[in-house]
Amino acid sequence: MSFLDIRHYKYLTSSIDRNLDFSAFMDFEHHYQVSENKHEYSIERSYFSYKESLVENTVDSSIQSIMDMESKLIPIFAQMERTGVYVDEKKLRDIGEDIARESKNKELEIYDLVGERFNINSAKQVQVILFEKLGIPVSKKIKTGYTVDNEALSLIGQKYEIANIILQYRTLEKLRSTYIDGLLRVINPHTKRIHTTYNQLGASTGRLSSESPNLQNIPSGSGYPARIKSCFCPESSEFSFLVADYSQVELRILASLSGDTSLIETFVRGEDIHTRTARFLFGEDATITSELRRIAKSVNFGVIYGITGFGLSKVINTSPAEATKYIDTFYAMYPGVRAYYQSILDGANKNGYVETFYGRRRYIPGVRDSNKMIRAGAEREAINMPIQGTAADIIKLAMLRISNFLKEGTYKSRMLLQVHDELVFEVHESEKDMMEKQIRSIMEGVFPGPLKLLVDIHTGANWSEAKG
DNA sequence: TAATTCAGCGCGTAC
DNA sequence: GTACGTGCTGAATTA
Repeated sequence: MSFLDIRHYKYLTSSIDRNLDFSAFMDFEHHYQVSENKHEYSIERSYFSYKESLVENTVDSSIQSIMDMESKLIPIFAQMERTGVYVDEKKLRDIGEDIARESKNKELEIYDLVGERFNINSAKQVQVILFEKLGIPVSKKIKTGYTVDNEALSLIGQKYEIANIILQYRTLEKLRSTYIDGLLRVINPHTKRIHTTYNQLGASTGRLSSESPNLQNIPSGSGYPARIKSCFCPESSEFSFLVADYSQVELRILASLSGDTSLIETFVRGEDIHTRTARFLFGEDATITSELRRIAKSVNFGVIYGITGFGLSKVINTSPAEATKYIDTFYAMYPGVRAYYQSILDGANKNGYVETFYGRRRYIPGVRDSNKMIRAGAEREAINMPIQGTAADIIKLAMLRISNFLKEGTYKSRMLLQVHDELVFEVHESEKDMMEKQIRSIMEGVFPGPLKLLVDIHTGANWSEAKG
């Protein structure tokens, strides 16, 4: 059985808007109105996709393997959606009550400090309270007045305690509304499991996206986030959770694709990459404190994301000039990366698209735009895609191979979730050790670059424990 | 006129 | 850089 989606062909070979469902796509691309009848609709969908696959000239042979992979992945994602993931509903409710209690206290504390009640969830009302009633100096202007976002409140919080409490309240409300109430709403009453929808065309880099609910942005960390993640668990005590994630996958891919000797050497020696960058930025003899390492880590990530000095300055809380200096130093210390990035931009200019190691393309029409701002934005998109997209290709290939492996053995263990560089499984106790070995071997074996990819695997009674 | 729906926006979570 | 979800707000639509 082979599965096809006509949109894959167009999205992988042109720059048309990815944000279209099948019906909108057919209207836009072929001026064809699909049937409202479900049965006819599915026939139309199959027919047009199959027809498209037969027209060889529409498909550049260089992206045939990506097309083939996406086709084979369709039933795998479908299976994962159908399987879903079990959630301990009672436990989640209990955590929700704890959060609600703490949140209520913060709320009352805020009213007390301000001397009146207002809706703290309303950015507009917070603006009025802080900047008009309390007369606190304003910062950045936005369409609706002055921003009260995290950055602004953190700054204000240095002088006015009220801002800190609003931040704490916001964090709690975010957890409660999105991750407690939001998840409780989507637990399937029949299966008691959460069944997300994976969007195979979700991101322009080739990444998956997940919606209804989005299981790819469940909070991580200690405290409430860990407690929330611990609600995701096997349904039966005969199973454990197994989490396998690629270690530093994007930086390792960057090392392989750029061939930068300094980056490769750092990884080969097993050195801490963020500390290494920190010494480049702050001097070989500097004592690398956790703060300096944190800055270096942000620089490393920023470079992968094609971030600007301005963007980086927000993350590490310095001036744009200082942040730009860090980025420049990074390129000076890893010259292979600079050359590699330049070759990406040259390719984008020449071809109008950039591509991953496996030939997945992203069209970048903006690189030839007359507007300088648009060109700069397009260049960041171009830089970002080959790294992030290659990582996406790698984990998709691994999923394909793991799925085939699981099918052949008629095992009880199942693949449940994908979170960009991480795969989550529920594994039967009798298969646990063997699964760990096989999954690692498959995942680490996908990418042939000069630098080996490493996979961390942990098991535990739930998602939180198995994160290691 | 009141209630409901919708779209845009600000914000925050993940990798 | 790439996503998605929630709540608020004001406008558009419906009853």
